[in-house]
Amino acid sequence: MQIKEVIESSKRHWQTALPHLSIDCVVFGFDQQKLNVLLLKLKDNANNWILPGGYVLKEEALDDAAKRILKERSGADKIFLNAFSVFGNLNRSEGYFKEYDDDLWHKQRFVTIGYYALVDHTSVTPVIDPSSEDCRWMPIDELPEMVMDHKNIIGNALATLREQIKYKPIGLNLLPEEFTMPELQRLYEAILGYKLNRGNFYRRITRFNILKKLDKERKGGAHKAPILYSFDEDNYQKALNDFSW
Amino acid sequence: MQIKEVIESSKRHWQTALPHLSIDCVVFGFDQQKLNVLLLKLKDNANNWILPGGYVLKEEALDDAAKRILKERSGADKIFLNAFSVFGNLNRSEGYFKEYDDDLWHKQRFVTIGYYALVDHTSVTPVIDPSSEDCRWMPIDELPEMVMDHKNIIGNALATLREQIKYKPIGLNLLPEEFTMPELQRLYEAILGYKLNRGNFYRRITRFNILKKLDKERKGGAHKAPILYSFDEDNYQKALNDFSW
DNA sequence: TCTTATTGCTTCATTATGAAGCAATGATAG
DNA sequence: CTATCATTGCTTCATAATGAAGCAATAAGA
Repeated sequence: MQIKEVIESSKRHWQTALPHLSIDCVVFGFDQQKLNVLLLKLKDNANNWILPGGYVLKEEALDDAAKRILKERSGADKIFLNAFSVFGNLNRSEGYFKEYDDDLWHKQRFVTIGYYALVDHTSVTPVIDPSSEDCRWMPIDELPEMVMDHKNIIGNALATLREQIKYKPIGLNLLPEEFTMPELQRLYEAILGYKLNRGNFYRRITRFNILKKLDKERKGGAHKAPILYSFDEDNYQKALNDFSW
Repeated sequence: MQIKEVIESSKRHWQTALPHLSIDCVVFGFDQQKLNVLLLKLKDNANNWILPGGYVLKEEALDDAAKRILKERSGADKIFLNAFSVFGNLNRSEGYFKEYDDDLWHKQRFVTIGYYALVDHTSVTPVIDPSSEDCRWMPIDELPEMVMDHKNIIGNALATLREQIKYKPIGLNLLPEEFTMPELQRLYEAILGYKLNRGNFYRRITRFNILKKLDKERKGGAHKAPILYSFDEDNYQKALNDFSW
């Protein structure tokens, strides 16, 4: 079974994009509970999910390509994007298009640039494009079956994020404008995959000096109202660039 | 002036390699004093130096390509290699081949994968291949004029190395089998670009537990003979993989 | 044999971290 | 309208890591 849309897009790609090079985006979002990634399911691809991805136009910078791809999928515009690795093994896509002719674009040997993106989960609306059947957030600890090495790419992105979080602040792009200390802690725990001591987290984050305490609280919860914070973006950037030994 | 060799190699590359994709290697070596990179000068390229680089064969994994390229240049075989970034801006090579026809391989738009390599300076003999005029070690703080964005690539590689060194051991690939504590410290200082306190360095490295103290000293120096060490490779690997918050 | 620079390793003060706890608070149940 | 409860803000205490400095040992050269 050869799907007409796939063949059509193949023709388009050969004319407009750099061959053998693709981009896959691991989009992280946080929903107060868990760390999620944005996944989609192609119409022709049984039960397997894929990362949002695409190709690099012949006259397009890599970062621009990644931004474009993400905007198409998520509608989101101002997104924190970072190329974290390259996946260049052979036969990455072997088997997935075996019913098609050899000159099918998607059947070529591809080197994929892995980007990860950090987005505020609440400001993204997953977009289901014509060739997709579904597009949604999936928690990183319950990933579905995925195509090719996409699960590995996610694992790699997560590992990168976990390294970052050790010595750099995180959250600016993952949390809404205003948030509470427990929310920030839950984000850290979701990324790291384990619980942190509350008092020590409070002390450490406070000393980082990246938070502005707002003069209001989040009322309506079941218990004591937590104080709202926002990031001090100047100090946040400074902390991103600092390092010490 | 169009150089025949360049045109010949262009034809070869179109047949054998993935178009639009190249690899550049930042090879770091340490010579007891300074951190160096391996650079070469092409015959046709005036006074500009370049990073050793090459192309990815159509049926070749990325890491294999990088290994092959490095082996050709340095003769070295067992080398620590790591892809650290991708450089995909437009017009990276603009101007360098402007006298050639547009179908010249080297004139295409290239996305470059940046690898950095750590080698024992003493075990590498720079190889001057037919298209090169020179190939040598250059100290990172006195780099010559370089082609395209190659200086930026080196800066990027160095930044990556400096991040690594903060929380992971380094030296296994940069130092000879046996070395002294002051030598290791000088390596750290060369990478970081500033001096470290001697006693604290000693204490920290010792606590890392990655060194085996050998039962001999380096005699012949001008002063007290320093003890020789080698790396405990098991613990070294463990330290590479560990992390904590 | 005395001087010198260097090395191995320790000491002391300061700071960061892990573990635990106390008082305040806001919603809810009685 | 008060008692209960989980949660929060923030602190305390013990322990570990770090920065700065110093002391004794030592190999080479004067």
